[in-house]
Amino acid sequence: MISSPPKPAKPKFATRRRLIDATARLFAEHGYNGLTMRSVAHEADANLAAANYHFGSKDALVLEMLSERIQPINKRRIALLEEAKQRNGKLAPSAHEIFHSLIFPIGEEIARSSKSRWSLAQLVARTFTEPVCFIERMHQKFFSQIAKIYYQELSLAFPNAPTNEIHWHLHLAVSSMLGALAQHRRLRDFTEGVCSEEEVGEMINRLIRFVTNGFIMGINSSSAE
Amino acid sequence: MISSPPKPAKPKFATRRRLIDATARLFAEHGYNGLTMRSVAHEADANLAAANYHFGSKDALVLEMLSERIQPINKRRIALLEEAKQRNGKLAPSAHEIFHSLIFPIGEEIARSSKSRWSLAQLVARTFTEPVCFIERMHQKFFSQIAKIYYQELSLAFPNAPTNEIHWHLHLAVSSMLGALAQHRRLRDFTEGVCSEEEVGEMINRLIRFVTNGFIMGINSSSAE
DNA sequence: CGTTCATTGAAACGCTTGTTTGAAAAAATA
DNA sequence: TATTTTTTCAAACAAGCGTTTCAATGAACG
Repeated sequence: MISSPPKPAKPKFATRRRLIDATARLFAEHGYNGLTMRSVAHEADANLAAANYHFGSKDALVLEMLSERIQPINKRRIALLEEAKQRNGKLAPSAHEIFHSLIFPIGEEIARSSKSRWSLAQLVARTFTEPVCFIERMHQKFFSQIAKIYYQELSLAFPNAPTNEIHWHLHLAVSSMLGALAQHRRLRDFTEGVCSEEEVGEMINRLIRFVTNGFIMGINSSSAE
Repeated sequence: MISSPPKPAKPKFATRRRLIDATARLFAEHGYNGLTMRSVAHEADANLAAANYHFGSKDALVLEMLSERIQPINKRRIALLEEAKQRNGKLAPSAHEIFHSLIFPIGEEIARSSKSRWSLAQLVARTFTEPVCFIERMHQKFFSQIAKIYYQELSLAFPNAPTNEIHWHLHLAVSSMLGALAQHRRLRDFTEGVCSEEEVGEMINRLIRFVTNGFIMGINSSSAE
């Protein structure tokens, strides 16, 4: 034997990390109920008991994964929003700048995660559509604060618009964003091959413009009455 | 004993019907994987074996339910579209009329199903986000034809717009519609009670205007270049 | 080297899942 | 009423689930 030959598939990353990454992929593809501890263990090249050893339970594993994926996006959102505010001096950011700060960070993360590119888009969208109740709780924890911030920012940008109209249109804009993220993988089929889903930036930019237009036109026609 | 007293909870409808309705409610609330044959049987006041007897399998039961719920909506869509075309004579229907015919029938069905009002909205949206592959197949069967028709209609309404732009914006509009349907039950929480989800018509009308505005503005700015 | 601690591994634990069975009941048909 | 067909029912089936157990293994340290 020559000096302990390297094991054929020696894991480069810690088991914990591989488990989280495997969980992210499988959750995005199959949802919470479709994700099994056995499939996670297999995908991560780990033992079945490893996930319970490192995280305690399936719920805790998924929560840890979601927290790790979502928190950076939210931080980036706030950063971009602050950037826009400082760039404009005392002027409130425009609707386009506001929705850019909301949606663009998702595109950045999608582009960063080179492996199975659109997995993250599905993952983000799935956190909103999963029927499992503990995910709803986590979801509220992560997003209710963000929602409040964006409502306030839009109120400053449209000082003449009625309160409930801003709420309604922000709700529609966020829903559209999530729907588009969830449906994006169907773009090619839906358009019979005319449009392809390869370019992350193009899709994100189109989405930003779409919800910005829907928001502005809706708000303007409501405050014109 | 006095002339056979009526059984306390004597089923008024056939078991088959009760099973389908129970399936619809539970599928909307818990998704495909969260729906169990036992929960269906319990909700429908039927025996566990009844569903397999009447439908053969869980998959067949869910497919039957989806077909029954979705087909009427699609027929109504085509009817409304034809109505708009005849009303306009030789002129192509406007974007608003087109998206009205696409979205309004959902509102009609939601209003019709008085019990658990928003269940149908969730159900429609869930057929698009469920990760189970056989649902995707059914989905394609039901919607690819409709998608083609709407693409053609929008091409007539915007003859100067590039092909791929119409595809892109129709995709965004449909995605927004689905996202809004899926997220609607969160409206109250999301807006901290400012907006409530009681009025079906208001939500549907807002949604139609939102996607119409997003579509028109996006198409116009793309063909202006 | 010997000891301690963290991690892995294979097997098993209850439990729930979709589905099947065969007899009982009900309904339909003659 | 007698016979056939359809429908219900309780019980069981194998398979898959999350989780636990405990011995084997690895790494870290004195």
